[in-house]
Amino acid sequence: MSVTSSREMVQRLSNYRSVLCKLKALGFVKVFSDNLGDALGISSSQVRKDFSLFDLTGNKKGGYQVDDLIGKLNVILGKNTIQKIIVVGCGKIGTAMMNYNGFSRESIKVAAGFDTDPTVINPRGLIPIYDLSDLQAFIKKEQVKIAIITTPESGATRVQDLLLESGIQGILNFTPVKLKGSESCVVHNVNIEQEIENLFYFVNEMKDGSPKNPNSE
Amino acid sequence: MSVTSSREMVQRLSNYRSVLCKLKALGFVKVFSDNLGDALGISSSQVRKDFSLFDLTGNKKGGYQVDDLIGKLNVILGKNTIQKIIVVGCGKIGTAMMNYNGFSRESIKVAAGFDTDPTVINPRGLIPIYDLSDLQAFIKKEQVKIAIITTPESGATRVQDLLLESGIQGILNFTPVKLKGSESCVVHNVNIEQEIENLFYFVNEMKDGSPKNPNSE
DNA sequence: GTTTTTATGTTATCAAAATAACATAACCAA
DNA sequence: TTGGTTATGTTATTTTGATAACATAAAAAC
Repeated sequence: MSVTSSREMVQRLSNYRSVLCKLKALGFVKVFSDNLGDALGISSSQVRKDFSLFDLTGNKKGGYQVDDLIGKLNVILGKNTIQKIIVVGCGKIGTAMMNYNGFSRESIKVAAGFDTDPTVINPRGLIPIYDLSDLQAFIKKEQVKIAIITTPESGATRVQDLLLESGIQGILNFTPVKLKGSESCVVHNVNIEQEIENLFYFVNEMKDGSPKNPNSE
Repeated sequence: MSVTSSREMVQRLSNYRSVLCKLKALGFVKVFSDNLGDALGISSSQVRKDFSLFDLTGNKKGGYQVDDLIGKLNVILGKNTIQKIIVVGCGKIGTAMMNYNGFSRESIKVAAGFDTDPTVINPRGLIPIYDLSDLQAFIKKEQVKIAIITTPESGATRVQDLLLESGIQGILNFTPVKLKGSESCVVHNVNIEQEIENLFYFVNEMKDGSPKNPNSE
């Protein structure tokens, strides 16, 4: 069961699930590794290999049962329980995260926001916003495991320290500071400036004549 | 000159530049591949290999000149000119992107926003917001190359079609729809729900006893 | 009931990316 | 000037991940 899985692998699992849900909505009952490979732009071997690693079995001729796959993927990805998160830093991006519509459908719930600015603090809001000094107590009381950091750059490392002390196990970091993960905490850095920079590089490279296309994720 | 460079490679180039700028601020004049490797959590061989591919040369003993490296990386990454972008979809996340402070420092400028909702359209704003019907004319007139998509899920593919028709060459997509790149247009998908899902997977995996840590980007 | 077809599950092969190893040139010390 | 040291730049090795190949079992056809 305990599979050593890379980031890319888990992303593929998410993608499989996403495609399967769409197929289910279309009335599909079974699906073949060929179909899924085409949908994700990968080989059917890869699909079968991924599935076999996670004991997602099919039928020697009839392919895979859509419903069955979705169910098993839900368990693997933890989608059968509400995934509670907090947002630290309630500026523009932080607020957008707190009110992001896409979360509810994926059973992700923002339990609270945190900030240092007294004017944005509002413990009685639909999603309460507390002072940063309440962060650690909240995490421990509510047993929060995942946090989004959307503070200004200057606050990022301090907030990470606070989060690690309180036992947070996963961080999604939207600040341009590259935070390092550890044994006890996984970190995903989303650096928006860098994404743009990266795109400009490839655009300029195209212009130079060598339209070498990178994988789009 | 025409190097076939992967996404990861360009990200490393960005990271080198970022660290080098910080070192420069600290007064560093020269730097060794060892230092940079440590800072990015990679081997020094990797650093030297990356540099050699882009003709970033050092001195057989004295390491690399910080100023020189930054200058050359700026050219490679196109940071010596203003990088003009547009934002399509001016909801919460889109608005946050338009007003994102981090862009100016990286010489990225949001030229305009676009939306279908008449109540948010404001062609006289500091950053003008136009109706979606003006999108294609604007791109052609202003020769915009890069766009950020922050529409609701339902609008994503339609907007992509519009963008491709007008000759956009790079897209940063924040909708949960996985957009596909092409020969003429590079796409980077940032799927927030999926990032959270991914983190929960690793957190749950840790709990199961195998704290296999993935690379944090 | 036998044969043929087809898609899985696994093994083998291939490709790419990262690390390690090393030969070389610059610097320093005596 | 000579010998030792050190960090680069390139080549070799290793590791990792993806694809391809194939043997197997189930369904369909006859």
